[in-house]
Amino acid sequence: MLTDRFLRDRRGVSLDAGERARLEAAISTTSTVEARKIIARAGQWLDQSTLLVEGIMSRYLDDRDGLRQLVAIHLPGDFVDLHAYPLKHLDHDVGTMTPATIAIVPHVELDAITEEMPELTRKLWFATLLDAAIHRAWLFRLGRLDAIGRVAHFFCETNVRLQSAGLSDGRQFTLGLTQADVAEICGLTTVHVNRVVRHLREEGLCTFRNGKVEILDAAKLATIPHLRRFQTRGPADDR
Amino acid sequence: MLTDRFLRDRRGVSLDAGERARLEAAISTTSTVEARKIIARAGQWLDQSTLLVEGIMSRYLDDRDGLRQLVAIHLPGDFVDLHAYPLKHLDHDVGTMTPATIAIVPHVELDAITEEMPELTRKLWFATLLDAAIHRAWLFRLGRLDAIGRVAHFFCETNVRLQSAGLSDGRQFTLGLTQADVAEICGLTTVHVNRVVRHLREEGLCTFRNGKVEILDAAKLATIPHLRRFQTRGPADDR
DNA sequence: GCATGCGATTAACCTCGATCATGACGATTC
DNA sequence: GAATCGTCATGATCGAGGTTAATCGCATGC
Repeated sequence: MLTDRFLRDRRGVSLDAGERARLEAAISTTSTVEARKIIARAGQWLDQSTLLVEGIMSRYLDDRDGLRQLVAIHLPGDFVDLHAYPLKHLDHDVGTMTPATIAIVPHVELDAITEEMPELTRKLWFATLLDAAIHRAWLFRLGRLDAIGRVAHFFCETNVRLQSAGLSDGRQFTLGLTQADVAEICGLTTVHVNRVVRHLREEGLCTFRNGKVEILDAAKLATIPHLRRFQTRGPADDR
Repeated sequence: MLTDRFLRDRRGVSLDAGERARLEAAISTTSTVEARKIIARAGQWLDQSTLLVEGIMSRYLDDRDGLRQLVAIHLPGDFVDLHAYPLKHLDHDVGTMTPATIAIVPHVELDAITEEMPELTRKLWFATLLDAAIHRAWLFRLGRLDAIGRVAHFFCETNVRLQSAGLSDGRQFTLGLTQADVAEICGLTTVHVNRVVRHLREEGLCTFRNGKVEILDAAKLATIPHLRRFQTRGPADDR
C-alpha cells in the first residue's frame, strides 16, 4: 500500500489496520515527479497535502537571489506537507531532490477524518510534530556544532531515519544529494562541505560520492558532533 | 480570561467564544513560577501542557556540560508545550526566563476536546504548527545570517510577535533576557553578542539594556538580515 | 569531433567570530 | 564593610570557514 511506510512504529505510535485503510482511501491521485521539481511554493494556498511514497523531497526557505536554507528533508513514508492542512499557507517551498512518487491527499478528506476519527487525527498531528522535533535537532546542529560536527550529525541522523524506513542497512545509503545540497542543509558553503567530506574520508569515518553515503566507522562518526562545537558561555559557567 | 491572548488573530485564525470558553474550562490550575525555573525536562513523560499567561518562557536543547541552544521563546498567550499532547515525550527542556504565570491543561481535557470539537482541535494543531514555522525561521537565521544579521533578525521577529500579543508598541519592549540568552538563541558567544549589541547601538539601530530592547530605526534594522549573510553556492549559480 | 554544463576538487587569501583574559558595576549576602 | 556573583564590557590572539577563482571529470547533445 502507498501508506505502508507512514508512521511505521515511530516512537511507539503506528496506525492500526482500519486507520491505515482510511488514510489509503483518502488518497485522490498518485503521480511520479522528476528530480528538482517544485511541488508547492511559499505563500501558496493549499487544499491538498503530499505523501511521499518513493524518493527524497525537501523543504527550504529562499531569500531572493538564490540564498537557500533547507529546513527539512523527507524520506519515503513522510507526509511531506501535512502541516499545510491546518496552516493552509506555506512559509516555504517544497520540492523533490530525486525522482519521486507521491500520493495526494485532499484536505476535504482530512476534514472528514478529523470529524470522524479523533484517534487518527491525533496520530496525524503527531506526525507533523515529529517534523518539528527534527527542526529542533537541526537548530542545535546549526547553532552549536562546527562544520565537521554538522555534516557528521546530518549523516548520522539521516542514516537512522532511513533505517526506520527500511532504506539503509546502517552501513550505506543513497540520498541523491549533492555537496551543494549538504551545504544548504548544514549552513556551509559547497567549498567547505567538500573540505569536510575529504576530512571525514581521510579519517576513515565515512565517504560521500554520487549522493551515496558509506559509513565506515559508525561509532566514531557519532561522537564527532559531541566533540566539535562551540562554547556559549565562559568555561566557569556551570549549570 | 487566562486564554485571552491564545491564538488572537494569528494569520486569520482565532477562537470563537464557545471554543475559548471550552479551552478556559480545560484549565485545571494556574500558578506563578519564578524566573529560571525548569517546568519540564527532556525525555519526561507529560500528561499536561502549559499555557503561558504572563512572562517569558523558553525551550532549549542541552548537551551535557552546559552547551545549550534555545529552540523557541514563548510569549504570553503561547501554548508552550502543547506539542507534548500528541508527542507525550519531550525532546527538550522547558523553562521560565522571567517570573511567569502559567495555566495547566491536563491532557485528558484535550482528549475530550479532540473527541467533541474537531474545529477547535484543528486550531490547537494549527497553534503547534505556528511554532514549527518559527523553528524554520530560526533555521534560516542560524544557517544563513551572520552574527549581526542574526541578532537583528531575532529582535525584529520578537518585536512583531510581541506586537501581536499587545506587549510592544513597535518601538520598545522588555524581554527579560540577558546577552547570554541571546547568544544561546543566535548560536553565538556572549562575548560576541556584546560586540554586536554595541555595533547596533553605535549604528543607531537599536539598544539592548537590562533585557529591554529599544528600536531606533526599525526600517534599517529590518534590512540588516537581508544584507548580512552567506553565499552557499558560487555567485554564478542563479536559480 | 567539439561545445556545454554540472558537480567535485583544490589553492590563495582574508574576515568573522571563538577563545582567553581582565575588569567595571550593581546587587546579594554574611 | 567585605566578599561574592551575575551581567556587561573590552582587548588581544588566532583559527575555522567564507570568498574567489581555476581546474578536472563526466555526461549530454549537436
